[in-house]
Amino acid sequence: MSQTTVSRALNGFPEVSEKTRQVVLEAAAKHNYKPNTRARRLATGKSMTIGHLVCVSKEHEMVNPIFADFIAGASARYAQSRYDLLLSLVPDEVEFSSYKEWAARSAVDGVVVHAPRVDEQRIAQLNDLNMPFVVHGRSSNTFEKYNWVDVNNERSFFRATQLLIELGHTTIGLINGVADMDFAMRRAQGYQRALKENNIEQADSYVTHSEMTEPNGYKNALALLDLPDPPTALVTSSIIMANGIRRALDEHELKLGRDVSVITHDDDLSYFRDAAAVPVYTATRSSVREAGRLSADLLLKTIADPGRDPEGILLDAELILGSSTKPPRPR
Amino acid sequence: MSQTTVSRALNGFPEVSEKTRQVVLEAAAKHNYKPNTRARRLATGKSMTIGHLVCVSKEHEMVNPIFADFIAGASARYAQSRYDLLLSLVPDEVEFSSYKEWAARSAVDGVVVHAPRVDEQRIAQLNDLNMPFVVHGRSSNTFEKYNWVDVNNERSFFRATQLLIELGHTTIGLINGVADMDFAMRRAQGYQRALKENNIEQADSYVTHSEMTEPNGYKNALALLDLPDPPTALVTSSIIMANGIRRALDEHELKLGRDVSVITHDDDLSYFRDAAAVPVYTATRSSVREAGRLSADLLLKTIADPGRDPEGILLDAELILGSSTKPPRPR
DNA sequence: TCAAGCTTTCAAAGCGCTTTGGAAATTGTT
DNA sequence: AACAATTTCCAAAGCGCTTTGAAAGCTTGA
Repeated sequence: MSQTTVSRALNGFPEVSEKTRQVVLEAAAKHNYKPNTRARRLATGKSMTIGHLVCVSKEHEMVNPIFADFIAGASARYAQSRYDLLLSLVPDEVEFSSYKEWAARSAVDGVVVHAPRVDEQRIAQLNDLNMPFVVHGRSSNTFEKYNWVDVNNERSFFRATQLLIELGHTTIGLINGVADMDFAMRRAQGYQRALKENNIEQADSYVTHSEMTEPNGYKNALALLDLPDPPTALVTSSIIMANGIRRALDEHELKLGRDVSVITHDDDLSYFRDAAAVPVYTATRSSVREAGRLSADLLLKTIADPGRDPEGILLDAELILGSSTKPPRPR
Repeated sequence: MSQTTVSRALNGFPEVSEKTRQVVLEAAAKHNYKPNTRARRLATGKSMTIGHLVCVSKEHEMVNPIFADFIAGASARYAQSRYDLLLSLVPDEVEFSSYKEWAARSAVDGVVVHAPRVDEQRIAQLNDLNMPFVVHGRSSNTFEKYNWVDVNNERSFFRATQLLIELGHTTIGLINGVADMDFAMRRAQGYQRALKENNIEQADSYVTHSEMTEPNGYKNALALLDLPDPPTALVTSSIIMANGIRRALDEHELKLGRDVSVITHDDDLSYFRDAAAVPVYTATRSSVREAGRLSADLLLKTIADPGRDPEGILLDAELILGSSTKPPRPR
């Protein structure tokens, strides 16, 4: 039997009879034969690989903990279409040159952009390279067309803040992510809009920006609690920071919910899943794993049909009521 | 100029004069030329790729949160040697068939085995496949030779438990990972040995095994605190569970350290780095990122020299004194 | 000046697949 | 039975590199 026939039988071409195909498949199964990836990729001119470039902040060597769950979602989708996932964790300053290298040596068929900034250079650069990509998040200051999957950050933080105001809180802190991250900016906007619409004026000192680690949640919460007029409620961008906040409250002998209300964004991380009947935290919740799945899907569609118009998928975070929000205590 | 010369110039062969090499390098830089990965891999017969298979527990869709930091360490090392990292997150039941598939289609030059169990089939299977690999951790019930990088789990949990006993604790709980994980078993052994050497007898109910999530830390701590003779100290395998434990203490109006002492294993995760002058938790600390670096290093060495004898690298976790351990309160 | 001995360059043969274009086998039609 | 139409198969070319083996260019010594 010729190489051609085998190749066609395995790749599901119609030119081969069903009988022959069965024979081939059986023989392949018997000898555990799988076409050599390297040869196949050279012959087809496709890499069958999606690149994920995750940046490790130089300063704190921090790896964004949501990326594991995001990738878990994406990986499942890639597997379905027999794509491989190429992962690289790099210091942020070499981010773009890594994309360029991947493109030059044609190592990937498409890439996912993680953690876009308000001013995101990579979007225009990838468009220039003509590399299919999808952004997890958006970038406000760009006029480029691009694929993205994002949650409605502005609206969900508006709602969260609004909820606190309706409960009677008038001094509300925001413990946010790094300021030049697009998601952080949008969340801050939603928070500010709620304050404004309710005619609440607050000094800038009620807002902190930092990497979303537990120690930073703790530190920033302490800073806010030490203000002359401490907030009675906090909104935060990460359940990991929320844990730090709880530690700070603890140290001040304050009880979560009763003394200080907290609403957190909840990415539904697998190791922090707040699944109790009454969740610990009132939260704006949106599964980052689902976002991974959707991003992968969108990217594979774009690769399959390069003429496709870029698409944006906006997920709406649910506002989940938990036990961390109560009306403020009378003074 | 011929293809041969260019190839040799770029790959640093001595057969090409320094002058020619410079010309080639400049031209390559100018046109941003990089040899096509696919063609190169076919020609050389190497994949220049390391596979990481991370299993997602079917039951809870849990992704082990330490893997992000581990991979950050490994990725840096791969980049140095121009290797790519192929990542796949799969349900545990297909774990081995994924390795087999990678081998059959020669997609990778080596793999890293994450989260080995006490009875780990994959080690023998990979040896049979003749696939270079390194295990992050060890497997107690195997006589195979293999490369591994592990921390001294037994000893560090022995020391942790011993410390609590020396402080005066006599009722000590263990909130551990899933029982068939090798690391969990070794830690339990260290804990048991300390109890035994100090003639402390305790019912099995003082030990819990579960996936290391925050909610599980909370739940298991509650269960132990509700025992007729509740423990005055806890040892736990994960800083994420420690957060759940703190929440449980909080709910019982118990103060960490003062009322209940806690020692946790601390993988030095980037988003939970307990870097205060006096750390929050007394901990057995060992950087999982460093383990990633060392694993990558060992694997690349093995690939470069296939005749190499398998090696084991045993890291010693430091016992870091924090503020979560105090003598028990007099009743 | 010429042969011997190096250094530098190159043409051609793979690597293990997919794909093309055409030949052989089978089926259907008259 | 003969031919056309269709189905099934195959030989050969090519994917873009690396590597081999040999040729060309350059030095050196007699």
